[in-house]
Amino acid sequence: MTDRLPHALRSDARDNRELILKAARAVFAADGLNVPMREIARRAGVGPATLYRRFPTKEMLVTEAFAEQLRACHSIIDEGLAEPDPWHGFCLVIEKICALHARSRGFTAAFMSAFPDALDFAASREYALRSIAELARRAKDAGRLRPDFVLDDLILVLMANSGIRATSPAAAVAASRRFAALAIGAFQASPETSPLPPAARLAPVLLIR
Amino acid sequence: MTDRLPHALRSDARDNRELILKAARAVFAADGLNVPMREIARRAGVGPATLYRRFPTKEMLVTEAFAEQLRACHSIIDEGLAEPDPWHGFCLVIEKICALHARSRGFTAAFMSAFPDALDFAASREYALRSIAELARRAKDAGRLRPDFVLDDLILVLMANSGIRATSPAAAVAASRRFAALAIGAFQASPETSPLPPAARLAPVLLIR
DNA sequence: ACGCTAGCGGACGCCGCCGTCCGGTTAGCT
DNA sequence: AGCTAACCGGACGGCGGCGTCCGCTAGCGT
Repeated sequence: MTDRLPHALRSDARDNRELILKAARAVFAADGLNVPMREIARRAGVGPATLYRRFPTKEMLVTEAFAEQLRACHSIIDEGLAEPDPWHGFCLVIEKICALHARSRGFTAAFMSAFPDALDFAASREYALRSIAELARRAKDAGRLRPDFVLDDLILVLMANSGIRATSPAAAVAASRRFAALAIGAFQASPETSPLPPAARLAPVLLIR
Repeated sequence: MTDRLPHALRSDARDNRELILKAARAVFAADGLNVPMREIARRAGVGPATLYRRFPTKEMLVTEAFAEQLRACHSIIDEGLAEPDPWHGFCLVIEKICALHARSRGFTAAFMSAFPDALDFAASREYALRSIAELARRAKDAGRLRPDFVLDDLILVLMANSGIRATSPAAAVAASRRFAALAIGAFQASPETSPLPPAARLAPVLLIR
């Protein structure tokens, strides 16, 4: 990943860095991205200066914190692509990605955000979307995915999924699972589907305050 | 409505009150509820003190500002109930309510009782949900709505709809329209629907099932 | 063991929002 | 016209988040 080494960190610095990332992951998952930097420092048991020293901007922190989830995202998509039945693969991707996003609130925001320069995220999102487009094409060819599906519909579903809130994380995950099932039902090709209204372009939007 | 009159306002006070409500409606619709009170005062061309004098708490302002939309909401539901074909009425309600919510970002938050105790809103939401439950029951009996639909699914769709963000309001409305159409497709009874995962309880104040 | 320097965190100044007070203004009544 | 009370908005103190500086601590190389 970011293995540029101007010269390696000292041991305590590396420990603190991990503490910060751990705290950030927890709090971003629970409360989204709009948490004060100081709150993360507090939970990490670290002074504000240390946090700012390691991650001068919140964007960098977010990028690092969600690197793992981003990899999980790619795994899910690769799994879907590897599936012999493309429709099955497509469904799997939707289900798993919805679950992933439901589990951590901030991830969707990070994934959807047009960070001015989150090089990793932008590229990753691009790759993910491109892969899913390929999967969708195959599922359409197999006659299982409705022909008027467009990639923006997936973005739509992910955004919508991020709108789901519940009292407990468990309830949110459950709700998200049902939502994914409904979405899959809506995307399934069927003789009785009526035509859809035109799709709207959903350019990346800044969700981070 | 709130026609208690301790003793009527002076003309200039009444004018300012209207200016404030107008500004609040505009800014709440555009930016959601998380705008500084001062920003509303600024846009209304009024001092902060005047704003606080008329609406001591933001909740009061929100309630007043969205009273009209709340009435629109009821009209939509009554229209849906009046429709002879219950499935058609059900679709109409989903489409129109999604559009209404897409047009003003803050309304969904207010409707979902993001605020602790908005007495009017709670009662209104209760009525709305009860009515829609009745409509759903009829649509199920007509064999058009899938039998495993529950009221929480509607909440789910409304929450999801509120997650949709776009660069322009127009794009958001368009996206919301397409989303509503997809949701309707997902709710439609069909021989080939597969069973859904269990529903999750979403709203804390849902007294009816 | 010792020095050197990377690293630490408390403290600081800045800014924007909050809710309130008070001296000046103006609508409305006679 | 003139009085009075309702009303106005600028100004104020408080609070919390922001990003940075600096004197002290402790890891690491010899």
